[in-house]
Amino acid sequence: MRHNKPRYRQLKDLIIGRISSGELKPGDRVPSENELVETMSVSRMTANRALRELNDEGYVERVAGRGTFVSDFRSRSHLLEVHNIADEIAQRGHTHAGRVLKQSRQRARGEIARALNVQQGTEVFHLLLVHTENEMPVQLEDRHVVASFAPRCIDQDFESVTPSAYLTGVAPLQEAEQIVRASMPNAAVRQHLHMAANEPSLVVIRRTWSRGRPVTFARLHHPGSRYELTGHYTPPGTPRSTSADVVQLEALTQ
Amino acid sequence: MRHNKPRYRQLKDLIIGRISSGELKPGDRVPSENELVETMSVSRMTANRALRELNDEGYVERVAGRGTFVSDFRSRSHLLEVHNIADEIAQRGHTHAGRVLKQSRQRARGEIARALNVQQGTEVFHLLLVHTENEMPVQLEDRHVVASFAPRCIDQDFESVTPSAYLTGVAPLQEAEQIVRASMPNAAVRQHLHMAANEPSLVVIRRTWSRGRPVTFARLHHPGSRYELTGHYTPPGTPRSTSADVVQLEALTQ
DNA sequence: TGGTCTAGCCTGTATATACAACTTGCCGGG
DNA sequence: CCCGGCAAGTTGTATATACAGGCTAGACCA
Repeated sequence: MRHNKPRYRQLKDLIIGRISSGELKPGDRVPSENELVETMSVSRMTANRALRELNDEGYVERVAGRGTFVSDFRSRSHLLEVHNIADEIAQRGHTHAGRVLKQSRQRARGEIARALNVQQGTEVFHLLLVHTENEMPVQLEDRHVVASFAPRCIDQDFESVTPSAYLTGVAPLQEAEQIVRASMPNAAVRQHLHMAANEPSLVVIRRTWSRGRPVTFARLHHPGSRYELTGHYTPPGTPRSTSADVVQLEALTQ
Repeated sequence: MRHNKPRYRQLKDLIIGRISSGELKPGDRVPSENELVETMSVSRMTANRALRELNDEGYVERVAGRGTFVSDFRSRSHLLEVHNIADEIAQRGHTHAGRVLKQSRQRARGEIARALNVQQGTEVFHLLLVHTENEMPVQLEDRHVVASFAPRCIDQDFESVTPSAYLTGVAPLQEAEQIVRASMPNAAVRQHLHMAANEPSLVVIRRTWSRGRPVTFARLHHPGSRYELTGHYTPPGTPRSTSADVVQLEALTQ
């Protein structure tokens, strides 16, 4: 008799399911180890393993003495390496602003329908906005969102809450795909981003999934001279180098 | 008496230490749970937790019935999101070739010394090579390596083994930093990569650390029209979408 | 009323024990 | 000589138990 899945795995899947379905929202309390012992008929060590691994994977946060709580999407998104530009700018101590150029309801056609894996003609929202850092444009966000995931998208004020932040609130991210390219911008992009004549743009194309289906498809254009992607990786449990070593390089001019 | 660290943590650090120091090499057998029980005076569950977490973190691989073995650097580097261009090309079923343009011994100056965090005048190797995919150049690799980490670097044949693969063999990666930019290439870069007049390049600047010290500093130039970075993330334990969904986007023309 | 302190819950860790399933090598029977 | 099968070692999982330490609400005392 094969056990399809070990019990700690079943517990994890159960809780991930409740989070994905929206039954458990960020900040909500997850059943404690002892509650799982009683309701699920497992030993405490098994419940502990399930919750501990969910913690390691970023789904929940645990506080000794208080309990286990569903993670804020904010803190989970770093796992997805999907950064919210507003946070990124704020972290540098600069001021972010977003200006909405377009916010309309459309029917998906051609490449948009294919990218979002929906039927031609399915309702989607189209957003176009410019993000500025200290008044200087740094990103042109051209985004399509499947309407059924975010019915209120058309009323939303995206100048105060970025689309990225809004979306992580309404649809828990489960999967992300990202493509990075260097290309010459067309005239419209160049103008929106105040780019010089011969300046290339760094384009990030991103799709995210929730509940197994694509939610949004975004093209993020950045001026090559004012924006770069940075990543730093340390394996868990390794003493990391001093931050001075890291910062140093950022001043290099290439 | 405060326990500085829990025992499973001490075990993990002990084994990570043996791997970092080179005492345990890829493929070597790590002490089994029962051996750790006897030599380290811990219970089997504690040894199990240590080895299981090392497995989750990619340090070792475990096979029921056989034992626990140090991971190949190859399989660990995906954790670092550091890709070897030769593998990347091979995975697409194309043929890779590398041509060495320069392979010399130098003394580190200015920005190179700063990036590698060494004294001015420290001995480094300078490598310059072009990587081609099906005879078409796709990457110009401009790399500096701290000589003390790779004394034989000057004799190495980098047309058969890429510098990246060679380095992961001699110095276990512990940390990586990456910056991605779009910029206009200078004449030399443009010529080496057979780029069109107005074509931007995608530049990846990468530093890696081993044993707490920077090992190498590389600038990787790619033609914007023939190269892009892709990333796909699925949280552990989530059923991932069909690969068809993923591949689809790669054909988009933007 | 206000401050203190404890009981009760929570997570974090550690141990001893048990059984299942997998792998390998060895031994013995054909 | 070959092959089957068993024994020993390994990982994977599950349980019961124990103690330490963090947190909070409510009881209790001044």
